[in-house]
Amino acid sequence: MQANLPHLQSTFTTDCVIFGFHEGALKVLLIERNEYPFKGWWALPGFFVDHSETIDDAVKRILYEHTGLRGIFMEQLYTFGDLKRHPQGRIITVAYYALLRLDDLKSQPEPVTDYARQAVWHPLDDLPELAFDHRHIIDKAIQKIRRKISYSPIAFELLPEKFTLTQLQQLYEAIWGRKLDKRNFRKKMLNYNILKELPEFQRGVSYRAARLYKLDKRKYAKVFQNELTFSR
Amino acid sequence: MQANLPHLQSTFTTDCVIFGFHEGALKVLLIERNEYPFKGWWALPGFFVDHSETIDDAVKRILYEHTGLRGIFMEQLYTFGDLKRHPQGRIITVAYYALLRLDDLKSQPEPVTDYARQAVWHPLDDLPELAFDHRHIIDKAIQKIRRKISYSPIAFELLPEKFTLTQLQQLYEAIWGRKLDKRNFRKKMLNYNILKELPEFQRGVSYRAARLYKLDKRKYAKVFQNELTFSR
DNA sequence: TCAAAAGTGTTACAATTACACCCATGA
DNA sequence: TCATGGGTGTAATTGTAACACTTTTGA
Repeated sequence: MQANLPHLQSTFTTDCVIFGFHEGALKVLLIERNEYPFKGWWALPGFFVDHSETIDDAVKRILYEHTGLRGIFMEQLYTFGDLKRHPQGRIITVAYYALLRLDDLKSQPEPVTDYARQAVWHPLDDLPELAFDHRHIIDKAIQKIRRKISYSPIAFELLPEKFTLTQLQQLYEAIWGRKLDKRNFRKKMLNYNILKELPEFQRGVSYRAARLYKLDKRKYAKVFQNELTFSR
Repeated sequence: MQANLPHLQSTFTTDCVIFGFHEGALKVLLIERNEYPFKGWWALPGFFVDHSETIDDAVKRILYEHTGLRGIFMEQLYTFGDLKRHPQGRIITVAYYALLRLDDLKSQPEPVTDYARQAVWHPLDDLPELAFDHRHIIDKAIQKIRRKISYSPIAFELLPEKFTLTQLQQLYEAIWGRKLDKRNFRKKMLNYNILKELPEFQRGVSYRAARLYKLDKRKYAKVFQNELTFSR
């Protein structure tokens, strides 16, 4: 079973749940492992943390290797240290989650690592069986963003710079897993005064084009301090 | 400087912010270190995590060693891995926080470890200078419970089994750092219907004795599911 | 002209805030 | 009898929830 083991540079790793949002659905970026253990299985992008880098830096590196992007929003999630989570012994993993604007990607992500055969976006509601305790990590990440989206404007990290109110609403609906009332949603969201109405509209749709908005960074900063509450 | 180093059983440790509540003020349990590095400094209780125990178990062990108690509420907080946080090289620490009923303690905690000379409760608003990045860890723990106390009934972990509404209110005030309106607080808290009014009153006070309440465990469980919101 | 989604207001109800006095107790 | 904290209600405001139709556009 265990040919070609990753050399144990350290006894802890980091794994990252990379969320994307496309066509009304939340996606997670998974890799197909090219190394034992769990060779051929789907897993979260992750790797051993080097002695000379911080955990944050390791995650940034992993994000770059899989998406080609820097400056992605990321945050630590939880540290998993069950004795049996890794077949090669007790390896602790510091899990992160990241939020990615899918439209920033020029193309399908091509991992530049040799431990991943391919990297593919999977819809959250249809995930394959995953290596290690990665399914559990993803569940924890969803819980986290479900809560966080109601008091902090992380939603905008998943949307293109210019977006419609419907896109924003669909994102909340996808994260919370239930429908919201259109009128109430718009009323409340616009009341926060953190959106800037643009003199632009959607293009290329075969129905009435929706107005585009973008985040007003100045007001956004204030809201981040005072914390906005968007629940129910 | 570095005589008598702790042997590096592993490259990661756990540290625990133990909160207590007494006479209207939040306290943190600190130890005076008896080992290098930072010998003689105040620090959070913590130690290296053994290869054969989970992180949770390590924290439980540390809690027991310092308080003599088991079954204390605890939860993972954050994992700190800065390259320079530990003078002996990059040692990652998985920080936890714990909430303790101070009245459960028979006496002053006496650490049964040899790396701590003494363990003393310090009021949160008057902490000494701390070893490592422990001040930073405590700040993060406070942020965490500030948020968490508004959607989950963790407050009761800090109070005796039977408590007065004023004690409960003072706890919220201590954690949030601001005064609350007595009538509004009581109205809201009693409306949740998670408290059981006891036919008992305070004793030994030189003013009108306040009624005692305790948590109604059955309703508590429901509230934990639906998540209560107590903000502002 | 049709299909599809955009956009828009009102009313009922619930929650939150602000606010001040009398009561019971032990010293 | 005094000092101390316990205990209580109402009104104004704000926020939330439920609900349906007209408009615009491209095909």
